[in-house]
Amino acid sequence: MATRSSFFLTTPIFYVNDAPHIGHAYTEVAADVLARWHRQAGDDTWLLTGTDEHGQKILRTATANGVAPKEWADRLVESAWKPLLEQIDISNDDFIRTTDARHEEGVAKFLQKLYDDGHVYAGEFEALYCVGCEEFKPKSEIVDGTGEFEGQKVCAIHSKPLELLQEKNYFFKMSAFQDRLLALYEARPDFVQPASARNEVVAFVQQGLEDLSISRTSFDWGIPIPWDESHVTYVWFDALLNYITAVGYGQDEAEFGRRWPANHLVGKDILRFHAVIWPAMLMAAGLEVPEHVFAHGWLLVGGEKMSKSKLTGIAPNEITDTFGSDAFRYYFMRAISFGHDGSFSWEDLAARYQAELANGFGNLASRVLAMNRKYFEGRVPERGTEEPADIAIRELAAEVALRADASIRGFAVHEAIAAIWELVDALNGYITEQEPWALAKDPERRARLGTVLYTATEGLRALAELLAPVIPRATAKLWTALGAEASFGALEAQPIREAGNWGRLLPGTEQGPLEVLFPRIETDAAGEGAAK
RNA sequence: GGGGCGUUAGCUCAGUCGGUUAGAGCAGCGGACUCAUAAUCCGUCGGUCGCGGGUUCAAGCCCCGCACGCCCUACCA
Repeated sequence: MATRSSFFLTTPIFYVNDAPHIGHAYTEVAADVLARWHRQAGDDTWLLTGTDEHGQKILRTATANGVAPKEWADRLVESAWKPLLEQIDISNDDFIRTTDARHEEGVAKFLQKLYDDGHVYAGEFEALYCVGCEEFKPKSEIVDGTGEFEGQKVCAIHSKPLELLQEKNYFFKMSAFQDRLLALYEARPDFVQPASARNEVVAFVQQGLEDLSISRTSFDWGIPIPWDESHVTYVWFDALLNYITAVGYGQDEAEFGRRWPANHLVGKDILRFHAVIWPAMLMAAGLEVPEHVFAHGWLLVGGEKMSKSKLTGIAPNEITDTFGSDAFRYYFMRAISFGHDGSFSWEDLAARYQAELANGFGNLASRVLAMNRKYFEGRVPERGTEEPADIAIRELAAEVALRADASIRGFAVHEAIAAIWELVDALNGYITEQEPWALAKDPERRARLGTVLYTATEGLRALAELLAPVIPRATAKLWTALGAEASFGALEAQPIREAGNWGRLLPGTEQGPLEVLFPRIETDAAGEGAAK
């Protein structure tokens, strides 16, 4: 039997009708960095993402565009969502669509089980309905009327009075799980992370849970309720189930047992669905609850939540076209404390690109390889006796590798990168202090020159391995240039938890040319972006 | 109304269990160096830790109150 530990990570599935923006990309990148790290560490990793395609809104836009909803979804998946993943180098292992047969069958099985076990009952759903919107309105879109509608409740969009209507719905007895949920949060304090998110969830559940309406009859674009096909499944109930239908629920028990339970990465706006409703659903079905639910923060632009309507919405390609996908990935993972809201600005992006990627890491690779070329005919230098400065670098590499791994296990991506960057900075300082260019002028200090450059080159090797999950393109180029590809094979196959082990590069190995990893970008490029 | 989170240097943020002169990066200023992407390295300037009380030998951290900001208060995916 395999003893590798399983790491199953999910992102929310995209609602196909949305336009991709950097908020979607941010979640995907975070998930991808975590997944790549675990995969490179040898964990049995599975990264799942996909699309949510049912619901009235999609039916409407499809109809408005004169096509069937499935065809509409097909188009959006191919033209918008899969390209987004490619644009930022997401290494997902699967892509599930809620219109996949495996999903629809799994949802039907799950519903039937809950129904058979008595967790679902038929009831009356009563709510305020807007004729203009042709739908029941959530509280957030109901306001007090003014003028002629004084004293009445009106629709926030149409400002017309709402009607109190009733509809037969099936309900999930979520209220029955209140105590078990509270016990879960109590027993596993890190079930919901970070702690601020956990507090919100606990407070919410303590207020008391109501049962959840899980079916609709007013439209038919959804998964039919198995025992009553005049109803379709409520979209959220449908969507959440993707996390198990994608890994064999009800179809492939071996695969399901291997993957489940998952770690869920979500935006804090959809935390409740994942930390309350979803675990309750799983409990009802007799399945294990997720391992962790981690809520990340929002991207703030000018101090406000990014939004299309305020013209602060940014498409990922606006950034990747200028700075590249590695820079996109690095910037959002490094600059934002994962789990908190974070400020985005073009100025900060451009500054960090230049200072950290170009001048810090890129230039480090460039100067070390240039000296190997100049002083050692483009080969890995011969290593001599170590001096304290060399030992300090070796020990730092081992230490940051350890710390970075611990941070990643705790979802602290920013912390992991900060730790690794200590090695980047230390290597730049080390080279300046050791002055290999001065050693090169004295034939008697040839052995020392070799040790210094070997140490610096090994440092690059460790950095390539440690940064591969974050900036896969640049590190792949570096890996090849180091001559490591020829010796050890693909970078992604290097065990990341051993990246700090010293002395792997073999002296004499031929190295290759290295193109500039992060070319300098004219400062007005950032200004141009900001003006868009 | 009830609840959560936040407020630390010009900017973006760390700050663990209360424990020495509150830290980093960027920006600014001064210097060193030349292997490198005019890059790197060193030094330096910079803070009433939102405000007011309290507990304590000791508070950025704990308690109370206040101000400001963001968020949650169930079916928008």
